[in-house]
Amino acid sequence: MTYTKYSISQLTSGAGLNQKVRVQGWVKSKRESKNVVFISLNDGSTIKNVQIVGDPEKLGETLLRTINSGASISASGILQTSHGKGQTVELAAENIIVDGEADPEIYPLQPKKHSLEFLREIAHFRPRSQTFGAVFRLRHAMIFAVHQFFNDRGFYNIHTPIITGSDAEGAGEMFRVTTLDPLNPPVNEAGGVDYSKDFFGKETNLTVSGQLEVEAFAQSMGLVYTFGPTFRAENSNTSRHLAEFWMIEPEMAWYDNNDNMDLAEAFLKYLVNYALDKCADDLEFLDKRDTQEEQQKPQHQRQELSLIDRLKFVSEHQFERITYTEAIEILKNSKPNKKKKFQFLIDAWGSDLKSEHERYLVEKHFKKPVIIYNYPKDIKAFYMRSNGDNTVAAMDVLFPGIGEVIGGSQREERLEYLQKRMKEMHIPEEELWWYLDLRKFGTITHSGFGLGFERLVQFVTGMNNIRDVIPFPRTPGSAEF
RNA sequence: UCCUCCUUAGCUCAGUUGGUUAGAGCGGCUGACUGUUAAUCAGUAGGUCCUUGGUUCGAGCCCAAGAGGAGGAGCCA
Repeated sequence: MTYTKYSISQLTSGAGLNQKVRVQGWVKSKRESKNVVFISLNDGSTIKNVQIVGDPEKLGETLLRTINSGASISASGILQTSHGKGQTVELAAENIIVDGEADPEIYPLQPKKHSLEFLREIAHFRPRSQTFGAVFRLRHAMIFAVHQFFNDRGFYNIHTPIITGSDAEGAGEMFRVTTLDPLNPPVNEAGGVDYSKDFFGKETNLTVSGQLEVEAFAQSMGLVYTFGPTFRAENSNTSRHLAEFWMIEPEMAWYDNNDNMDLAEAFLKYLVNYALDKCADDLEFLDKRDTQEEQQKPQHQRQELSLIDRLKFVSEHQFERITYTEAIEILKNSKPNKKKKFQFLIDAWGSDLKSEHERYLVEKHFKKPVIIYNYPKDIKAFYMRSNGDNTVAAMDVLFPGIGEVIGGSQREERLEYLQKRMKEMHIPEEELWWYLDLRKFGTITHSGFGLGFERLVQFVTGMNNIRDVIPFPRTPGSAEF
C-alpha cells in the first residue's frame, strides 16, 4: 500500500487522478453527517483547497473529533472525480493521521471572515488565511520576476552591505548598530561615547540604501542591481511606510536619465505581466476581495477599475512623462488649485509636490502612471546630475493609490560638480572619499533607481496597508514576532 | 511627530437623556438532519465594557491621564 505524495496545487491541476495519493495540510473546515464527512484541506501551495471525503464509521469518532479547523493532517486515499459540485476532484480517504491538533475553543483563526487588523495581531497564523496565502505567493512571484527580469538583461545581482559606516547616504534617520553596553559606554575625552571602542572601531548603522555601494559595481561590471533589506528609523505611521523594507536598486553604466526611465517602465510592466500570467488564481481571489472592499467605501472614493483591470491598464498603456516644470503648470491651472481645494496651493516653481498633487496628476488628470523628471536641484539628493540650469536629472514614477513607487536619477559623474554640490549640502568629503574616487578614475555616465518592493506588492495585490504585504512588519512601536 | 477617529463575548459590532440582570450576528460546544461547499435547523455556554484616577446616590455612557489600533498629513520607497 504505497501512496504518492502530492501538493494540493498538483492535485487540483490534474495530477494523481484515480491513483493512491497522500496530501498533507491544514484543515479549513469539516462538514459532518451520519454517512459522510467532508474536510476542506489547504497546504499553501495554492489558494484552492482539496476536498477529502470519508466514511465517519471507518474513520472513527475519536479521530474525527480531533480534525478541527487549523489541525494539521496527512490524508491518504484514492483521488477520484468529485461526486459533488464545486470541485473537479476529491480524495476518498482510506486513512487520516492527525499530525497536530488545534483546539477549536482557543485556536484564533476561525472559519469566518476576519479583519486585517486582527490578522496582523496573529501574524504567525495569518499566512494560513486565504488572503495572506495569496499575498505571499504573489510576493514570491514578484521576487522571482525581479531576478528573472534583470538576469535576462545581463544584470548582475550585487549584495551591498547591510551595516554601513557612512551616515551620508542621505535618506533619513538610521538605526545604530553597536555592541557597546548602553548603560556604561566608553567615554572619550570630549565626554561623548567613544565609538572607536565599538565593534567596528567607528559608529555604524543599518543601511538606508545600497545605491552608493552598487554604483561602484556599475562602474566595473556595467549593469547591476541590489535587492535587499533597508532600514529607516523615521517615525512614519502610514499605510505606505515600514521601518524595515526591501528595496531594489538597479544601477546602469552608460545610461542617461531617458534610458533610466525606459528601463523603469519596462521593469514595472514586466512585473505586472508576470503576476497576470503566473498568479491567475490568487489574483482572481484578490480581485474579488478588492471589489468587495471597494463596495464598502463611499462612491466618490472608489477606484474606477478592479484590481486585475488596474494591472492590465498599467501593462497596456504608456506611462505619461512630464517634467517637473510641466507638472507645476498643470497643477497651477488645475481646478482644485484655483478653487483652493488643495491643502497646499501651488503658486511658485521650486516647491516639492505633496501627496495630494501627485494623486491629482495620476488619478484625475492623466489617469495613468506618470513619470515626473527634471526636478529642482534644491529638493533632491546631492548625487543627482545637474542639468546646467537649476534642475537635476531625477525622475519619480507615480502609481495610482500608492504614490511614488520608483525614485531615481542620472548620477553626477563630473568630479568638480559633485564636490561643489557636496559642499553646498554640507556632506563631508572624507565620508565618501571612495565615492569621489569613482569620478576621479574612469568616470562614466550612469543612472539608477530605487523600487520600494512592498509598494509594488501593494499595487499588485491591491492591499491597502503595507503591513499586510510583508511577513512580519516592523513599524514604530511594533516589532512583535 | 501632528490632526481626527476607534477600543464592549473568541471575531465583527449594537448599546437611547448616566438608572435594575449589558445584547446581536458569526465562531465554539451539544443534538438533529443532509454528497456537503464559510452547509442547514434547534439548543447552550461565554463579559476585568482597554488601564488608572476623578465627577455622581449611581458610570459601558461624563471628565483627565496613559496604553493599543485605524485613517489622514509630514518624511520617503
